[in-house]
Amino acid sequence: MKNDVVRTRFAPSPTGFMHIGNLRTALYAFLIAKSSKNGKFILRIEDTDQNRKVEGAVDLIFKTLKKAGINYDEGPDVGGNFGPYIQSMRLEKYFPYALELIKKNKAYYCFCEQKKESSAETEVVFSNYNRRCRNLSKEQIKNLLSSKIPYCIRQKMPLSGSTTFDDVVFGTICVDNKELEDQILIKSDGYPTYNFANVIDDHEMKITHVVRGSEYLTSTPKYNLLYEFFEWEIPIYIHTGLILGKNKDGIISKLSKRHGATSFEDLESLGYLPEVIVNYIALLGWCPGNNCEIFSLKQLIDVFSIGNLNRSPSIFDYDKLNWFNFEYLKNKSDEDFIKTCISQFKKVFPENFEYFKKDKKTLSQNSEILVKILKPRLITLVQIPKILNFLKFAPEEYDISLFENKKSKSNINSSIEMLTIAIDEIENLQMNDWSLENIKNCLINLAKKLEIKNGTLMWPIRISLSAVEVTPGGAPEIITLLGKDESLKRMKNALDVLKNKV
RNA sequence: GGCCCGGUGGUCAAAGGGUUAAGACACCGCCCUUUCACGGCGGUAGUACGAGUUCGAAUCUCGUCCGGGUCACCA
Repeated sequence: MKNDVVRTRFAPSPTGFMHIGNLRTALYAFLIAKSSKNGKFILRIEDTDQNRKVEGAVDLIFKTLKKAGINYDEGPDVGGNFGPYIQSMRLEKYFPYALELIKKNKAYYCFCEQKKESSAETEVVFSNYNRRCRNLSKEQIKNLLSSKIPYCIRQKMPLSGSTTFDDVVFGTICVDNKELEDQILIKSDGYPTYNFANVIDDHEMKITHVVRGSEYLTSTPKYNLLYEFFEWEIPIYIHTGLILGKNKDGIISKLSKRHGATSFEDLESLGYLPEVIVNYIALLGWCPGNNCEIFSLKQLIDVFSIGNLNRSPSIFDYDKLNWFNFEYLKNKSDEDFIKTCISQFKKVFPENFEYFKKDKKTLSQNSEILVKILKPRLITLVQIPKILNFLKFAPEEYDISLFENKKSKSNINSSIEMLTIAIDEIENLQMNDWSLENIKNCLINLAKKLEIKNGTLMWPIRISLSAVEVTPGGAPEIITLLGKDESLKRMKNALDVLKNKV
């Protein structure tokens, strides 16, 4: 084993969404493979539950992993030497193994009916805990088989003793065999259970490191027993702490819908960047040796080590995720920033809004302003329409009290005075002087000339343009973005309203 | 409830017998400032509890308490 190439796998079942706990497991498995020499990362689809088929779910898995940058060396859509990589396509492989176990007296046919839910009667009669099919005679089995009674195949657990296994993260774990149920290997529909197919496929695909969430810790002895029965080499187990969520009552449990978004897709639709999601979840249960927090996937491969994996469960924290998204957005080049936001901008600006100059590479003046006002405050992409909404619609009415502001020494009368002068000043600006710099200088010089605080002049202008207390950017930025006509229109309108009030 | 695992500030976490117990997010304050932010500086807050081992314990042992996971013909 030591000289072998590391082979890890991610084995999701196609549920129609990618739970971030699963995604993190995929990430860790990927990192373990990729941070080793020539390591291979494999994708295998575990779709042995016929009743839970979801249309398009497999494609979603491909798509999500691609977006996250978690590329696999072998998988359904990329091929490999150990295929097929979809369990429903390898059905014929499992049954012979089950028969082998029956021959070795490590498994048995079970003819009990499926346990019905909450029916006291069936509980008693058919509960598998009495293991009534465990010791049927050959004659009985033969008869039952020929009478076509549906059956499943169960693993025959030792009734005494204990099973011990080693986990890289959790250490040595020992469970009494009497705790282990005679779990089903082959269902009555002929499909293998996850518990069985998983072990078979991991062996056939030569998986060296099994990476999964710690919810599998208690069932690992059962898998270990299977490996022993087959006399196969047991893989290295790496169980990771769970991701938990905290709901409003403060109750903590496995991250689920009631905590808000739980899937990669949910998070993305909330405006979080794929690379942010990856970066954040990497740090939920794993820590680099140093104080760095921002990691690209490539950097993660470089610094990842199994030893820094954490046992204890961690709670998913939106505050921290927000910070990551903010940082990533802020650190983008201006051009990338605009490109990333463009689908949101389209909800605010008209079709012909120009984001780039004619060379299609250099940002337009308006884009430069958007970068300037959005970068320092944008947390998620979906905030954009709301933040920029005031640009789209001219104010229909004003809350007069907004013009009063102590800190900038602004009140109704000063606002009337300032707007009157400012309108005059802006009107005299030539259109070829229409740049943020010129407009800003114009206003600041005006304030200087009047011997007043910048705020006394800027405050009423900004309010007249937006009619809201808080805006991204100040008066000069908003004027530049709105253009001369629209700005003057809004300022004049506000001036009229104010005069009528006095 | 049985079994398994975990427990460092509100959250993520470093420290694996010796440090004033790092750092980040969040929160609070101050500065900057044309609003809100950004940025800069500073602050509040933690080893669940009790024994034991040791010159010395967040770190090792035991007990208690708390939290989570698991007990399907789901994966």
